[in-house]
Amino acid sequence: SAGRDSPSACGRAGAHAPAGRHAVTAGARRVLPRRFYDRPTLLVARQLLGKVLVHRRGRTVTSGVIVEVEAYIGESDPACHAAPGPTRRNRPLYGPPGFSYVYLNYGMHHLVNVVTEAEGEPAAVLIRALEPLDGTATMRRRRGLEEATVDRLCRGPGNVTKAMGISLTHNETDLLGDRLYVEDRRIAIGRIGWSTRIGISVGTDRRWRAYVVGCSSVSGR
DNA sequence: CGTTCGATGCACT
DNA sequence: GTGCATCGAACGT
Repeated sequence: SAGRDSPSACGRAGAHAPAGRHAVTAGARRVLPRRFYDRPTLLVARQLLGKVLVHRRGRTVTSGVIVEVEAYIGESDPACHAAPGPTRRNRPLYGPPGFSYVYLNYGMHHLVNVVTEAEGEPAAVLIRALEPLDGTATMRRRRGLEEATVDRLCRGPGNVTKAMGISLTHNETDLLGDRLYVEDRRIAIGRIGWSTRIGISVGTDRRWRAYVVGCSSVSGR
């Protein structure tokens, strides 16, 4: 049984954290420090699995365990938005670590990244899937999925932002603030797998997608 | 099961 | 004007 101090996501059978429990308790909030992001991107990507992404809008809190990510690293990575060099859109990638990079994709989906590595080194980790924790009722309303199972709410990067209420207004947000951040928690997760990144036509030689094996919240079967 | 395809906005060349 | 770090419905086996 998963107690309050030993939550688990996609780990062992029957060890799911109860929905609706408050992930943020007054005075006990621990946010990942700047130095967490100021490291090699693949390491950050790997260690983000099992951490908790939180968005607060007024008193409405939505959160979920990160279970799938992708790394985009430098101008030499053809799939990274920094590949053409600095532009208006990719400016956050060149900024300091621990900030968000949100952009509009295919004209209708917002995708959220966390910027990594030192300022001037363009790199980020895309959040592709969460196992919902708090605010699942809010997520259902935002997704328009009142009947669906919880593991569908934040499956896929476009669905993550829709369920979490993240949009372009969250671009270049300091993740060490109190609006959008990643909690420094150690949620028990299953084995970690690595694969090529999804939905790109270049840079497919790099296996820079990390995910929790067997987790039903992970996209792209 | 599988694959295809339309929606939809805008940064970039 | 072109091309997306997508999603889900609609088709074909």
